[in-house]
Amino acid sequence: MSENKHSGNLSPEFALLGFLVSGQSHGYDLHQKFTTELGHVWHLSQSQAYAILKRLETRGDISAHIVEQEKLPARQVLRITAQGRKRFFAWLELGIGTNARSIRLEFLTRLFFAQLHRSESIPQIYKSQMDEIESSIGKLETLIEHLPPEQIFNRLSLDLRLQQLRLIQNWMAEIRTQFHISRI
Amino acid sequence: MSENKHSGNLSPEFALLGFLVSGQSHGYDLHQKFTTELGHVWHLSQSQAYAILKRLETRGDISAHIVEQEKLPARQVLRITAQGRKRFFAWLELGIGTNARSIRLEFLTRLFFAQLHRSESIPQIYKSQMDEIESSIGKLETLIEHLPPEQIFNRLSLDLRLQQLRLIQNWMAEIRTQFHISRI
DNA sequence: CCATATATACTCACTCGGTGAGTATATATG
DNA sequence: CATATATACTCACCGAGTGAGTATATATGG
Repeated sequence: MSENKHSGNLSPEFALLGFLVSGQSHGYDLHQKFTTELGHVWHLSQSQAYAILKRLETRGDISAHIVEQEKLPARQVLRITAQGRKRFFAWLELGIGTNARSIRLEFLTRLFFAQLHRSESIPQIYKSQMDEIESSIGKLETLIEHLPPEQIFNRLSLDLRLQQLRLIQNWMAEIRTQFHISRI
Repeated sequence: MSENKHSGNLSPEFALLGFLVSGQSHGYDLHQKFTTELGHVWHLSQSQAYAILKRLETRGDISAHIVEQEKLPARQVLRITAQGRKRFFAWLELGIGTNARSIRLEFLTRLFFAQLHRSESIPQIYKSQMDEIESSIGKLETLIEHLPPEQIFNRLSLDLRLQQLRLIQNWMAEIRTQFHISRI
């Protein structure tokens, strides 16, 4: 009905996990990587990055061990666990957002990591996202149809969301050609 | 740079305040009104509504007093204070979001309450929103221009945002004709 | 006529999102 | 020699959001 829902698939979390798939790292470095590679896709403050990493650790998706350094402050070196790896690849192929914003954010992030770690599954990821968008469009259309005509503001909101989804469809079609994704 | 920022102008708060401008009410009723009138613009759970109202009270934007009822549980009847009224009308004319989502949400909400409480200021509200969008488009365009070409994912994200802003421009032009808003 | 659903009215405990400032040290720059 | 910048992380705080619980009254259906 709305967008303010928690999806449970917030992906700055998975993005951090995704960087750790490439090998061990630490908070500062992960935040740097994130910002340069995806800084215009998501925003992630440093303290928020550390907060997410702490959560991932308590959940058992990553493990930490302290490495003392001669001169600079000690690092907490982080490694992804088997469980974390499993969760990450599950998200990569299943995690789908429903609204305009999360499609842009999550889809791009998934595409980024798919290219890095599993380029063979790009067509699959692309297709399931596209299917999801089409089904959302369908749902919105019927919702709008059945909306009482006096609800002008609700209607305006839904209208714009519908138009945004169609825009995203075209934007994704563009991506298909850019990434040479074959139809499946 | 990103959208995840706190704007400080979160408007479910101001929407609740806006309903109280019409006269005193209580949590349950406000949530009902909100849901039927703006339920497809924003989503607001009942508990969240109460949480916001509590905050508004501690801030001094509304005042509460308990009214016992014969049979049903007691109500906390809420009234907007002079300060709250001031804050609300300031938001109505100044509160402007910068990204696609907040434009849709906040602009529609402002339009809704402007129609209810201050229809004469609609052209002003419309114009400042439109100006804001145009300036955002300008900023995005230069950002994209100066983005190093290897940053494909950042570029894709910014491209989509730009297209979304242009879409919103058209959607707003539609609204102008629907609401007979004169150019100023 | 009794069970169940729905409406009224609100509370609580919890997790997550997000910021801003602070701490401490090392190296580079003018 | 002072200052800025990079490294590396912590902390306190507030706001967003949910889900379930509490308590009572009326309407509805078999």
